[in-house]
Amino acid sequence: MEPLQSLRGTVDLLPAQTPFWQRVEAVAREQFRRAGIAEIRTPLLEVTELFARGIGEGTDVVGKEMYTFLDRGERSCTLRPEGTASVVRAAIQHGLLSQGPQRLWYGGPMFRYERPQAGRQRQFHQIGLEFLGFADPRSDAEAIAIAWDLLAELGLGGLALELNSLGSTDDRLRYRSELVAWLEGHRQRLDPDSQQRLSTNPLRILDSKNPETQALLAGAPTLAAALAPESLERFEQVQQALTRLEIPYVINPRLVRGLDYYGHTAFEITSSQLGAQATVCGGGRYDGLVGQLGGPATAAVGWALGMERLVLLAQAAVDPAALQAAAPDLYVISRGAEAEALALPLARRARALGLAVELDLTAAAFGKQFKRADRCGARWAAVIGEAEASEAVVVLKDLRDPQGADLRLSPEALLVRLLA
RNA sequence: GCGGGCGUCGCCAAGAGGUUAAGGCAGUGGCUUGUGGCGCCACUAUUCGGGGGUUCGAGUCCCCUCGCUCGCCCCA
Repeated sequence: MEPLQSLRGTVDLLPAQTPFWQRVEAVAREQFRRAGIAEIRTPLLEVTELFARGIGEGTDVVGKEMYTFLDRGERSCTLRPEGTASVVRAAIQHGLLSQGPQRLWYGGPMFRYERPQAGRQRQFHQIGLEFLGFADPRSDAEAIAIAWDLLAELGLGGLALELNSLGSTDDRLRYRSELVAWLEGHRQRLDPDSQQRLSTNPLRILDSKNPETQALLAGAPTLAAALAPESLERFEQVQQALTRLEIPYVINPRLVRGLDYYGHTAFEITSSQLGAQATVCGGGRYDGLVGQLGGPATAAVGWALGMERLVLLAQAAVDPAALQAAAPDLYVISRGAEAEALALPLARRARALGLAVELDLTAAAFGKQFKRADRCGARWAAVIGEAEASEAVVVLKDLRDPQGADLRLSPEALLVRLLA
């Protein structure tokens, strides 16, 4: 029979990797706790319409990357490709917004049918933050600061914050027609992808990687010039707040988000160490989304971090020795029926007292069991053989001190000693 | 969806048309059924991702296919 394999673009995280994930998750949780941000957990599966309406029909994510299928009740369902739409849906559905502004975070798997690549999987994981009901420019800065500090706490270097303003909906519509009109006049100089996007998502042409397209864009009308004075003023305030927070940033006038719901502030945090998929964190303001999904008009800002990319960086930055699964305190060696019968409850009692205990279940020769005790890095070995079993005692051996004398103790005395 | 690279044991890895496919790590058993970290011995790929072809002969050459990987696209 052919061995079964995990689906393309999905990966198993083996015991050697999970400590890095746990570290990243622990740091994130702590940052959120300090900032008074509550966790929300939403289903992985949603009605397809949520994403079609929330993210935008014209986006690549919705157009060609979703895992969509009909369930047994003929409903069109989709494995979530991102988290924001679900969080907003849940907030509306449960009336969270009528209880005042919400600071929420979420984490978990997302699904996008794409060609796997460094830092990109079909099932990937994000940690995200959503501030619902916050319009002040300081909320943009605070959201960014939380992401920035989280990354700093992980000890990651080589990060850069890029910032832009997409302006209001009106600004964008106005700019969009200006840009399209201008580009139509130079259509033949555009790369094929960009020609395509001229009709589907023209703003995305701005961050095309094609050098000739970029050269052409140097003469094109800019988004910044199309912003209304109020939009510019708002962008200025966000920048001032970041400056006060001493968070370095660079303005990238070509930075555009791929999801339709973003407006005004858009940002990315990128790493120079990640290859082509350099964005570790991306986000921005989405004041229109809640209303678009049927909720009350609500200002909002948020971001998402890519866990795979973060872990890639964390693995390079964190000392693996510090993350090794803790070695057991006690390794229990036993041989012979009576001894084995004593060893089993001894291990459990020690665990109940908070000790990390590994019980050797092999019934192998003492030499083998000792070898394993040593290998696993345990501090102590408890040895029960036939002689000990008949006297109901246990030999306690300090594995770090080969010369030290072994102690013969009752199980109770042994536990007391280990806890001392 | 489109390009490039790669595919030999659980992991790393020799092998460049010619008898039985090195080695290291890990694993298992033994030397040693009562004491470990060292050492020694043994075992662990009828087979080189899969299929077809060329050849007297293929892991080594060709074709197809699958998988992995990097990039484009897209995004976190």
